[in-house]
Amino acid sequence: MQYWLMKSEPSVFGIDHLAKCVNQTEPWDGVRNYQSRNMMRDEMKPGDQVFFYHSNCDVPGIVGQMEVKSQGYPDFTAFDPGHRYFDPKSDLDKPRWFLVDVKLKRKFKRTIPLSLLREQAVLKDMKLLQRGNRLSITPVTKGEWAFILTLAS
DNA sequence: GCCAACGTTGGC
DNA sequence: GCCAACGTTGGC
Repeated sequence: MQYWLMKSEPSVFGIDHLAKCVNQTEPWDGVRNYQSRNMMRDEMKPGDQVFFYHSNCDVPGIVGQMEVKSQGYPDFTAFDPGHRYFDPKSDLDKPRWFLVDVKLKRKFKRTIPLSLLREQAVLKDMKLLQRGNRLSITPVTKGEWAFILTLAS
């Protein structure tokens, strides 16, 4: 079992959106970056644990926990010309983009702010915190996961 | 294959 | 809104 962090802009799809989805489960669509795609297509497995991160907002940070509920499969939004995530270069025969289903497990009482994460010496190697990191999906180590949970209570 | 130009991300 | 950092595109 592996640990991950997935970013989303709360004005587009935040943790409260996921909470209202049927069975609190939803396909994580719209990722259009090859490294992140590869992680969803090749590495993420059902049962993997995920931090939900809010980016591009007043207080960027980790807002809850999710669980991966599917293998990677093609991102169907790329096939729909009317969809905002449409990509004419992806087709059914050779899909370019992939996603996984995620289920909300827990919304934290308070956001764990990015600024607080940056203050933690033990998190200095965390992928999220590396200079220039823009990946919307990053792996989290078991130690990082456990430590961050202690910040969530 | 190089690399300039351009687009996007995302914190501040 | 600014801008640093990075990814992608496409001419050559």
